[in-house]
Amino acid sequence: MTRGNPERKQRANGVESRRRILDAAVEISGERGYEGTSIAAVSAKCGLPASSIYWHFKDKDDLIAAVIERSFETWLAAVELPGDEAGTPLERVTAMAANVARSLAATPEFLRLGLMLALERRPKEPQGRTVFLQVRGIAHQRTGDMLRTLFPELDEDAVRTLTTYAIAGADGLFVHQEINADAGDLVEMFELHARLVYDAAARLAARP
Amino acid sequence: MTRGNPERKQRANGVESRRRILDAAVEISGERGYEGTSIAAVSAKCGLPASSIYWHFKDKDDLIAAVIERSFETWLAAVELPGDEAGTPLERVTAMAANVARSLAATPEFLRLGLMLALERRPKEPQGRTVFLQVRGIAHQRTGDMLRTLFPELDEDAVRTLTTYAIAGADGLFVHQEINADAGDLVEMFELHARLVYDAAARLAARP
Amino acid sequence: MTRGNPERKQRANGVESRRRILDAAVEISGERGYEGTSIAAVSAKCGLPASSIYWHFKDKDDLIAAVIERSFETWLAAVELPGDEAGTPLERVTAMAANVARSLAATPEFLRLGLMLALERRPKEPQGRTVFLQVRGIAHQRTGDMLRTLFPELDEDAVRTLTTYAIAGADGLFVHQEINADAGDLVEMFELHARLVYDAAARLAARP
Amino acid sequence: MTRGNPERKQRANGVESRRRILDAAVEISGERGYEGTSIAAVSAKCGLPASSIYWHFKDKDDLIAAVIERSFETWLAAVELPGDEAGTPLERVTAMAANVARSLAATPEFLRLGLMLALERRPKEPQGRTVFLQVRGIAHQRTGDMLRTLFPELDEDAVRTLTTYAIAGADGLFVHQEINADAGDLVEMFELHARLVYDAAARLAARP
DNA sequence: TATGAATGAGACTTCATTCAT
DNA sequence: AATGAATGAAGTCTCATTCAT
Repeated sequence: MTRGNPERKQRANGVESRRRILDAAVEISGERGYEGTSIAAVSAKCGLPASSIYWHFKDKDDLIAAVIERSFETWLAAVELPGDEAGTPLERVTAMAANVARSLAATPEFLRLGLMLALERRPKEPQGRTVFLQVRGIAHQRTGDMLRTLFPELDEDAVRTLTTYAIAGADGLFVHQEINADAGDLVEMFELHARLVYDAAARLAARP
Repeated sequence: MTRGNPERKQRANGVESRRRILDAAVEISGERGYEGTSIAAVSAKCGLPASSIYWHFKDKDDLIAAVIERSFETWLAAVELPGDEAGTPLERVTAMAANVARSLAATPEFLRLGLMLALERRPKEPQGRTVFLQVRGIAHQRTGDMLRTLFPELDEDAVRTLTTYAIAGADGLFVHQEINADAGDLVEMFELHARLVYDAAARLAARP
Repeated sequence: MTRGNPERKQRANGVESRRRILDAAVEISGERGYEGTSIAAVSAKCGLPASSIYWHFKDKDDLIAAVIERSFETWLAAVELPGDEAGTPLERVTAMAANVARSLAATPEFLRLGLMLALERRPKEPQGRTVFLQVRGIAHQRTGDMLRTLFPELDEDAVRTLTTYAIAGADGLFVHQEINADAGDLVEMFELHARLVYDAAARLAARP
Repeated sequence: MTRGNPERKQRANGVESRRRILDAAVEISGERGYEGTSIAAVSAKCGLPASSIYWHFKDKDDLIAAVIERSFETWLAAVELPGDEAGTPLERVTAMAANVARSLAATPEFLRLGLMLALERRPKEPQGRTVFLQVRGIAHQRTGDMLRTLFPELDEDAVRTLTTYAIAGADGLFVHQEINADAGDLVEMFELHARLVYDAAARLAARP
């Protein structure tokens, strides 16, 4: 019988280790931000020695960037559950907003860390911040596309303004919920937000 | 004027030193957050040795709390410039929003640091976070009062929802401007926000 | 009416301040030893600023030396309560031992700090250590004198040995009581010790 | 022999490093006590950087506790050299006392540091103190056992008293020798002590 | 007779990272 | 695919002490 060492740790599995490290890092950096995330803390939480983290990631900056990337994917997977595509345009928009709200409540780490990175002004900008801003750019793009599809009459200036407003509102409502742990329903607030933006767009589209 | 010895130690002046320390700390912590603010950096920026900082503040936590307090006062002073009290209610509300936007653009450190503190989840909550949330509570209160004055028909639930939405929008727009250094006019966006909230309130007040 | 400042602090009184400082320093240094006694801690306990301590004492070393001196006097005052001089020689010796035991239990700071200082080997010997050893030399001397008086036949070698043994026993029993807060009666142990030393001396005196 | 690069970093050897750290720490803490032992001093004496000390020991408290443990073992090894088991009971007891005296003279660090720790009253009791008191409890136990074996007639009260007295005397004599570097023979004093305790026990055993 | 303010040195500890195995 | 051991730099904070008032 092959004995190996009796304490677990079966044949080393790189993918699994990487996952464990990221799991730990997502949790910690989502709570403490960039500087607050120490390699030692990640090591302690995932059970792998610090040097192993450096086998999987070039440095702390690289790790945080990977965290942003992976937590974005996790969050995206939560958002893009199909959702019913039926109903009036307003209903569809509202349903989508509710979907985003639910996903943010379920996996807040992505946006929490992202906003912390975004607010900081560090001499050497962390990769993770760049990644976050890119990813956020996609959300911007999609929101803009949706507005253009729903209200083709809107000029580009109006689209840009409304898009910015839409995303800013989402960020702000997210922050509110993070601050007031007991906050009312995030979903309801997102729905209200969607309605207000929709109305504003409709009005602007009717009368430039 | 008696200058005394040119190398340091001019007749000790606690108030002035405290101010220098806070000036440096506001700037640094507004850019780097709690963990990113090192006493050594503050010391370097204000010219006083680290040990002197500890004469004026019990510890780093105490310093950051003082930073929040003072930067709030600075910001408040910028907001509360009288502002024209004339015009329709909507005009007055819009003017106030513009005022807030201008003050946030002029002295963003308060809200930048405050939001970073608010987003973090540190095992031992920093005093500064508590202070920020208190101060923020005041803004909430005042916004609610304004809504109640303008639309006495609104029930408390509606007031609460609209207040939350109003402040969340402000936070979100602020974040947007912080992220896009080149962002369009913060004032315009705040005015738009004010209008949308006003309209929503008006509609809710008309038909519960 | 002379008002002065309303908060106490009547006309500064040097003697009283010095006493407060020493009171605090005796307590702290009796618990923490030389290095463990910080000027800041003494300042906090006595309520006077650190700089005031330096007005009364040249430096920390000087303060600790003064502590030893004063706590010795305090202790001596407790020991030298007359005590009944009647009875057999053994009874008188035993009574004196009991007296010492009682005083050590009542004001242990002197010997506690003294022993800590005595055990340390610091590059620059603290004044306080020197003072303690001197004072201790007196106890040695007196104990020797008492033995010589009681047993004139003892040669100097025997006196020296018995004296050393007597004092070492006292030190050891004191340490025992300090370690076992709940220890039995220190007085009883001192009486036993006195008896054993007395017997030993008697035997040695009878048969060199 | 492959020597590799002459500047540091020869194939890492944890056990050896740990030993070097402890060697340095035993020496320093045996001379200066808990507070007097600075990590920087240990680092300088053992040649490893301070941060390396923290690889091997959680913190200073942990290091001092390890010092007590290891110096106890060192001392025990010195005591337990067999020693001639022949002769009368008194001779055997005396021989053992001499053995203890010799080992204390040879490796005094254990008891020196231990007594310093024992005398201090620190708000948060150092682990090392706890360890010392435990280890000391063993000595107490063994001494008691020996008395019970030699004088089965002694009641438990008498055993307890004599044991305490025996150990207190040993502590006191040790302190005496530490204070008077030039002190006479520690061995002789321990032998005398052993004899006196033996006699006292014999007398108590004969007539309760 | 004090004391508010300051200060350089040094305390303990954690940091991100490296490297030989 | 890892990891035990190490390390210099930097972290927060306390130290004993000074000095102008």
